[in-house]
Amino acid sequence: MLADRRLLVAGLALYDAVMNVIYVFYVSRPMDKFEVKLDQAARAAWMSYIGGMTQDEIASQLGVSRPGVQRLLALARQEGLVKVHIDHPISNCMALGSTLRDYFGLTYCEVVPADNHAADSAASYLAVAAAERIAQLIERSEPLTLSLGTGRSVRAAVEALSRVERPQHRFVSLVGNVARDGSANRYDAVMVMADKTGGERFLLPAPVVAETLAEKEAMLTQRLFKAIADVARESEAAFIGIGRIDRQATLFQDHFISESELDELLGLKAVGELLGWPLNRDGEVIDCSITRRVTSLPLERFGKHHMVAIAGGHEKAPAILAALRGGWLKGLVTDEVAARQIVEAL
Amino acid sequence: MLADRRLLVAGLALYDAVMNVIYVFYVSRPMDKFEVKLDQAARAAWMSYIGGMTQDEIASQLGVSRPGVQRLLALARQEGLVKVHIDHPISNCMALGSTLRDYFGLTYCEVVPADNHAADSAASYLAVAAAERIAQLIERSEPLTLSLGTGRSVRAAVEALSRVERPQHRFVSLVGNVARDGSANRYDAVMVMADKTGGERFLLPAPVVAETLAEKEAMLTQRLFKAIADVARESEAAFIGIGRIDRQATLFQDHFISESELDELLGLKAVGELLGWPLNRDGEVIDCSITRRVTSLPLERFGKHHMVAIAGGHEKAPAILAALRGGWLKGLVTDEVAARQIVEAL
DNA sequence: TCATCTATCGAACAAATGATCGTACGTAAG
DNA sequence: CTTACGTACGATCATTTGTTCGATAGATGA
Repeated sequence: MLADRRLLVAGLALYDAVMNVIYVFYVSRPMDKFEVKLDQAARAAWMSYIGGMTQDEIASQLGVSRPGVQRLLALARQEGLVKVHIDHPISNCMALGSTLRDYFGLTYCEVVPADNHAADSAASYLAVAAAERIAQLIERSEPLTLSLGTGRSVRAAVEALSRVERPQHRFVSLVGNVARDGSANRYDAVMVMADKTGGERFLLPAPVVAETLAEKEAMLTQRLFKAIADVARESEAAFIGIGRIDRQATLFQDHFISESELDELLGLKAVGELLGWPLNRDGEVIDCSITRRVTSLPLERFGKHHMVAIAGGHEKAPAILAALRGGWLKGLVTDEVAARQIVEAL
Repeated sequence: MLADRRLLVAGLALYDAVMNVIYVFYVSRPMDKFEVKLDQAARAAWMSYIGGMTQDEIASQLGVSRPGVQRLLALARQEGLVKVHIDHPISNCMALGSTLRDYFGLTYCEVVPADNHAADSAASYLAVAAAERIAQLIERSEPLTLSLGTGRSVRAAVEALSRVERPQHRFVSLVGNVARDGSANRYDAVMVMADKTGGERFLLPAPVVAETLAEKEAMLTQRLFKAIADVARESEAAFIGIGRIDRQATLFQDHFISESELDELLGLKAVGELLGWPLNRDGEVIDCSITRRVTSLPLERFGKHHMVAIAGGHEKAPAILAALRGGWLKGLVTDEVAARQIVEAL
């Protein structure tokens, strides 16, 4: 034990002069070569990352060339000697976001931190985050055509936007804003948006789900309807909500579909809805009597568009997952709760 | 004179209260802006350090300019959001550390690598290492009482800590923070600590060394002083510096003792100082006219505490050795230079 | 309400980092 | 002993990062 220590101290004394005789070490104990390197690497990493020294300083300190330090640092990283941790709640969100982005091939995915205590504040985060994204688009002065879906999230996002004078932009709704009873939704997201920017507004004068097939046909052939659909087709990006399919579904609560229709969808294993198109858990549009009467633009149309969904919350997770699986989305703004649930389900 | 001091103490208490109010005010509302910034900073840091993105990519992602990202990253580092850990036992330091630990029966001893040329960067290593240790303690949510000494090392360690909301903790200074001339040290380590955590602060309203024995007696019997001393006694751990006794001694440089007093200590073979208590080379507290006027809590009191010293550097080695020999310490964070010198002196 | 002041932002520049390539040295086979 | 191969090193260049300075917008106070 004591001899051991003596040896160690002697070794330490030697260490400073070691640079030029390293190979002596490794001739006598070849296995130590890599060890010594790793040791050096750790030292270099320490100086660089914690000490904040430049590679030149480290080089002169360690007695190697600057590229040598470069290689040591690369080695240290490659060997996983350097552990970086971001000490902030956002860190989790970022990790979740990039997982989702990579897995589903999204252009971007933003995950906002969810407050477990106050569910409403989480919704507000979502809105602000989405609003920022939208703001980036409408900020520019060249004319822009933007599509908007329905739903509380989209509404909230649009409301979180600040006023900017952009009369050259056009905003078009992808979903009919007429309820069964014929009443129009005065405060559609498109309305708010156009009010805030002074841009043009295009509303789909139709119910989400027509009463009959014939009614739908009549809608689709209307000149006005076609004109608006054309505008929608020109839009560069679309911000839409994702709906659940259950008793609390917006589609049902707002009387766009009847109770029996809801039951029919549930029977067909619908878990979510995009612009009124019901999706099964794999994200495929369910073909049924209801689907055939949906007046929204077909999802396939949006392949080339930048379709961004805004949705969050525990209960929405299955619906979001379905939409992702279907590959309909290019972007997603969600919250930590939903993101975590989705990642765990993968 | 005495009245003067009273006034001062009262003033200090008031000052403290005011600072607390200001702090709370600052935290509750206008901090929102700062919070958002930190969020952004954390995002940027994540993308940069974990995501491996370039600053240009991050800039376009976050919608700010590249220099903006630069500032965010700087903020993240400054606020301690970015924790870098080198996951490799650097053999030298490990060896030195375990030697010291075994020899002096310490609970732990951490030796950070130091470079002989740039002494200031060594101080930074020390700070980070010590900060990690402190962080482990304050991390927990049960109320904690922590003592802090003075000195640059302790200050730096506390500053290297990241912000954590821990209003339930209490921080108390073991050394008076009033200089001879009556001026109070506004940025005591305890202050910084409390600012970072939102915890309670307890400052010893006294000079380290009283002018006269009578003055010391007056201090010790003050209600406020006794109250704070009681809190200190309840603390579970103490992080303190180790002072040298020579022309460069902090105690002398900061006018806590006069030149003649310094000479007296040198004549009595003092080599170091712990909380103001001078030690000879065997670590025994030197009994002299000065010692009798020291207002800090007696070292014997800390027998059961977890007393950890933070000190490094060539010149501090004799003082550290003395403190170790005296058996006052349970833990030590030092640097390679000092550790090697101590090991060689054994 | 206006003037001034300060904090913030982005353009441009300087420094540092990461990557590529040619060279030289050591090793092993012919 | 020579030659061919592989490895590691360091000069050089492109890219990325950090800093400085002037401009701008919002805040503050008269």
